[in-house]
Amino acid sequence: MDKVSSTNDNIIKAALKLFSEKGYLGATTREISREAGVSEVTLFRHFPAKEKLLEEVIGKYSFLPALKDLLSEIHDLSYRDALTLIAQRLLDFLVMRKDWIRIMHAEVQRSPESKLHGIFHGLMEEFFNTLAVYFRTMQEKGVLTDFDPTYGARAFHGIFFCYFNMEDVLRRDRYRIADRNKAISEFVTIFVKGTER
Amino acid sequence: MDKVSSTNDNIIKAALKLFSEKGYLGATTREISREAGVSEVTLFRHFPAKEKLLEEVIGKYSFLPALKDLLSEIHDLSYRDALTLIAQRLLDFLVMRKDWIRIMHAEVQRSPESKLHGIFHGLMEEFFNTLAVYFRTMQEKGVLTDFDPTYGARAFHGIFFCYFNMEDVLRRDRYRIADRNKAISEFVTIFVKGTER
Amino acid sequence: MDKVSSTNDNIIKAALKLFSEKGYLGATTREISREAGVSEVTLFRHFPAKEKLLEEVIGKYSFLPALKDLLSEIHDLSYRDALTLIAQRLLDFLVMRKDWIRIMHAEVQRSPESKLHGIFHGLMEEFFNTLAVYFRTMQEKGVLTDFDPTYGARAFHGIFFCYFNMEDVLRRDRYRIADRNKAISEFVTIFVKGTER
Amino acid sequence: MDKVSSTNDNIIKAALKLFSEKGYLGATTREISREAGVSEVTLFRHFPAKEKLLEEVIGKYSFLPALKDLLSEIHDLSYRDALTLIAQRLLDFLVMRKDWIRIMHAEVQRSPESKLHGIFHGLMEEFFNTLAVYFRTMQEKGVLTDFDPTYGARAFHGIFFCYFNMEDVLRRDRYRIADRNKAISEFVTIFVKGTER
DNA sequence: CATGAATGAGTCTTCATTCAT
DNA sequence: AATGAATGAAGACTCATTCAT
Repeated sequence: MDKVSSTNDNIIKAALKLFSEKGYLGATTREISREAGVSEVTLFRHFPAKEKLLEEVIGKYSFLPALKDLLSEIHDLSYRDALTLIAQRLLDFLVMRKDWIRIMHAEVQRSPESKLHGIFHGLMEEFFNTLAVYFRTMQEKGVLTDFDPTYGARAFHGIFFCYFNMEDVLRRDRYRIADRNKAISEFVTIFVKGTER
Repeated sequence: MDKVSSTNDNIIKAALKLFSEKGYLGATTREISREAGVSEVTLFRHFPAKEKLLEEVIGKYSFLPALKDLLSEIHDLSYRDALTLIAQRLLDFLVMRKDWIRIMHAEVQRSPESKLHGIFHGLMEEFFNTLAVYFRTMQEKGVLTDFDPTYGARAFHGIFFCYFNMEDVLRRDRYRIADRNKAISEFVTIFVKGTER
Repeated sequence: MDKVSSTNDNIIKAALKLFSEKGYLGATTREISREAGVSEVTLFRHFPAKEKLLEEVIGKYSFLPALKDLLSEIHDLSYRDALTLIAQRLLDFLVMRKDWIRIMHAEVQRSPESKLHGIFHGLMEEFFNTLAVYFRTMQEKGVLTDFDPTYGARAFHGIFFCYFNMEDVLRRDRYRIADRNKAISEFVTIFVKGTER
Repeated sequence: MDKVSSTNDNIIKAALKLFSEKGYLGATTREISREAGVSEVTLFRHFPAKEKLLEEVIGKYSFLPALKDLLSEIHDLSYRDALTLIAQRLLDFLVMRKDWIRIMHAEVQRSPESKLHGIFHGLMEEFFNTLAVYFRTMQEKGVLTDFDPTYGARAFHGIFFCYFNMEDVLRRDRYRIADRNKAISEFVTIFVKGTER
């Protein structure tokens, strides 16, 4: 990576971190530039305004590619194993993209008319649809009851997203893998039993 | 209500509204005072600093009382009806306290070391426990399987909280009662089937 | 004068001085506020932006009222005495409004699309017309040759304006009343002889 | 012309244009370098500071040589024809050096202690003297009355300079040759009649 | 108790200028 | 000689907060 794109990247990473820690308004361009190890002016040569930097940061990451891969992986698994894998990957993603997600949620609330809103809406919609397609397939195979697949997807997502969110917000450092497996197992058990024919 | 406490109240209400719309940093004391119909200085006579105003706003509302009442109401209902009622009340609360919730979530993220963190933690813990106690009772009655009641509570909460959150964030105005009953019914169906013996 | 309008006035006076000395861009809001003896923020509470302050400063002064008065004063004077009085008053005005004029000229050049352009254009047009009316009257009385009165007005103005401008720019402090009377006399002599029948 | 001096020239021309359009402070080195088609650093290699670039630009042009030539041309012309030619040449010069003149005037006002002041002073003084010499010669020939030749020169200059300035500032593009000849004729008529014996 | 006027500290942003290649 | 990248200093402007009435 050449110097330019490395500087660019450093700034985006610093912004990702600080936006997620302090919110868009709470993070100053001065802090961000220092965290990135460059001068404030350099930040502004790379991104013409703070707002554009936010857009860049948000545009940089998505979890849809990972999800597509996932669907091909679970074809041969049992329903329970499939859901377990999906849950694991979802939590992996949420943990990995923790900062990005925090920014997304905070800023979508703060300025509902912004571009972020559209991005966020699209992302969620696509996630729900993808999961719903899986549920419908399984219903057609006769494995599942005929609940509404979209609501199923939202319930599944809600359970894990709130779990992640709570752990992230409340325990922050004490996040442990053991807890996590227990949680996945408990949640999946309920969900499988609740949807299986 | 005398003039003093009415002014006080107006300020808190204005702050609640603006904090929830624009975040703590995004809402200026000037705006808040104007929304409350008083001068900026008056705001500062009532609350010595913006931070204190936030604390006051947050401390003002909780949903625990409503929950306690609820538990006595559902004794005689069937499991399904009980969950439906709980879900309805939870969503009612979330919608009614929408602003408060938004602030809580945003600010807990933004400043993890603040008092809000403790408040939020306690609130959630108590909510989960209360629900868990109900589940445990039902397990002891032999109605439910022996899932971990705390995780059950979290799953239940997660489903409805994320549903509310998504509706709130994405559709904002198009929030309709029909959708809501459909959602409650679908979610409860899955959850009941997933936890009943 | 109450405190508010005195502060307001101080700021305008300070701006007038500094804009005229250093130009619009050269004078900083910080300097202006210090010159006015107030904080920078106070300046911005009184004038929402530097640009508005400029407009206020420019809008504050004009020389048309003085000119109207003048025309009634010269009715009974000889042509030469009338021109001498007009020249004196014009120079008085130019000297008194020195700062204002400097700003006007500089800023009309710098941003031709601004409001100032219209103001300036109107002012000059009116000045020329008023003087032309006087010349036409005198032509009708048979006192003057039939030169184009508008061009006569512009010639008269040009002579004295450039004189003022040169003295102002080049000698600044050495401006003396003796020089001035000599100049007026010389210029008027040429102009009278050049236009009298 | 080699590459170096062409680059040098491009920069000076770009600076001339932008300084005259936006003033010294309003024109940024970035803009100037782009207008010149070189990088900003190149500009600074050629001129060690913005201030030096201004001096270079100003030093580049003068109208005295043209004036000297002129004086030899008018020997055989009538007084009226001579003044007409001088006026034409003066306006030609002013129009051609429009940018230069604008900068000169603006900057002499803005920073009275600078070198420009001296340059400007010298230039004007020499112009006035040259013209005054012509008037004195004509007085000695008995063609003109015995007005003070220096003031005559200033009156003549003032009339045409203000005419040019007003046209330049106010009509900018609508500058037409017909108007100009009318103006020259009117002004010269008055001036000739005003100074001829 | 309530307020209009005032402010120091800080915001984002732009400037002329230098460094490394 | 020429440049893309980088910067310290300074710009206009806004913030939460205090003073005098």
